[in-house]
Amino acid sequence: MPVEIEIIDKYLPFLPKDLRTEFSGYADCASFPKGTSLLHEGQYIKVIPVVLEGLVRVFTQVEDRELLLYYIKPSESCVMSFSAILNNFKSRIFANVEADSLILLLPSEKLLGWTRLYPSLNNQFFQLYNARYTDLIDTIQQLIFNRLDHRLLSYLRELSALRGTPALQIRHREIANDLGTAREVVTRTLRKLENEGSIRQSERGIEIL
Amino acid sequence: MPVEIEIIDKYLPFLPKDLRTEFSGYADCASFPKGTSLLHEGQYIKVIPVVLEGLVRVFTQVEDRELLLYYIKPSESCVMSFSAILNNFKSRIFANVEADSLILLLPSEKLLGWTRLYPSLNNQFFQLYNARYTDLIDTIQQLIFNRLDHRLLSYLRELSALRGTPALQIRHREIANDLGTAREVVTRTLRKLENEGSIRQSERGIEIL
DNA sequence: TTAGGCTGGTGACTGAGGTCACCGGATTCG
DNA sequence: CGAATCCGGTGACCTCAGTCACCAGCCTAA
Repeated sequence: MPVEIEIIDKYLPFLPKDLRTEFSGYADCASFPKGTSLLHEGQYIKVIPVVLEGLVRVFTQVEDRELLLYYIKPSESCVMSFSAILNNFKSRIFANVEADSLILLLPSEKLLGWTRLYPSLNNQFFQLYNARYTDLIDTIQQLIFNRLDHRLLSYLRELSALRGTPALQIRHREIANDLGTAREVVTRTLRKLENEGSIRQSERGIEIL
Repeated sequence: MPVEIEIIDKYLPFLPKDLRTEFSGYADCASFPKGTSLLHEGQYIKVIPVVLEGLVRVFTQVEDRELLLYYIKPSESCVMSFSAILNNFKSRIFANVEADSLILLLPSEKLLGWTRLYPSLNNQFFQLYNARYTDLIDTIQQLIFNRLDHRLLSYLRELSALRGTPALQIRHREIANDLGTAREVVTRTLRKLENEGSIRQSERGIEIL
């Protein structure tokens, strides 16, 4: 039995008891350090990851520019992996471990059967698709609305909420990567936001006001 | 029995026979002329549309600018409606009938039960989410890649395939709307594409070369 | 017949943001 | 210790595309 049932019970208590038992029989569980690549474009998928602890960053890449799409938070899975097993599609996106993470790995060949047998699991995946779908529409709306300063501000807000800290320690370089823009532009826009009184930059990091 | 079983058999033959019978007992079927609004932002949803014939245009709007997200083609449904019944969400997008359409209307309170009973229906919706999801990522990639000429060209290609005609009769105004830009910009970019030899504009319409 | 709408077409201007080159300060590594 | 990095910061420049103003051709309804 590769995974202790206690771990599954602890992190996924909302799943039916017998499904958790199934998980513990067939799933695998592993720790990944920050920076690990979980999913790269064009990859065929054999396991479906479920984040138990930590954070996974999902992004897309075109030429050498990246764009953060969303995060996978604890107890969530990756819909792109799921969709990849549905029709043996190659992935079009990337996923990296953002903070050291504990991740449950479900064998893809079992998962489809489980969604049939356990409506609540099935529902989880629908809800997840749903959430991602609206995330993407959000991103799209921000991209047409353009205004980098707005995008940057809501990016900072989300990150601050996610990390649970008001003062963000983060490189301009990294922000630029997430927003798909250049480092200098981020520096300039941050200064602009600071002049407008939306944020404050100090040695403690970036604070949202 | 509101819908003739023959209609359902004709358009949705890939569904199990008994599900088709269920549909004919509870669903409704109606024709909508071009331009009808099927879904507007903030609406609560009571029926799930399935396009049988015609075409539905799904778009988002921010302030007074629109952006085409994708089309709903025959035998497809609207994932946003589906997701709306999942958690009683208000819709964030719009759907308009693009060409006169025959549409099946499934009562949302029956649909969830059907997805439980009929795995193939369940699968249809997953596939659909999937397709839309990749559509959106596609759109996002095009938006970062920016280059309006590329976006315009692939827009024209898709539309040409969809209408099954090489010469597109379409107003610059309409293209601008779909791409979320201004009419003059479309005119200019079309001219640029023509100069580059990618398209030809004649009285017959826009032809892709 | 004429006025008012729509169509495409164009030039001039502007602004956001991407790019380049470079700087000084801090940190790290050999 | 000195060299190499990495960081934020800045100015100059350029390009794309959004905006404005205006024009001419066409069709239609009064």
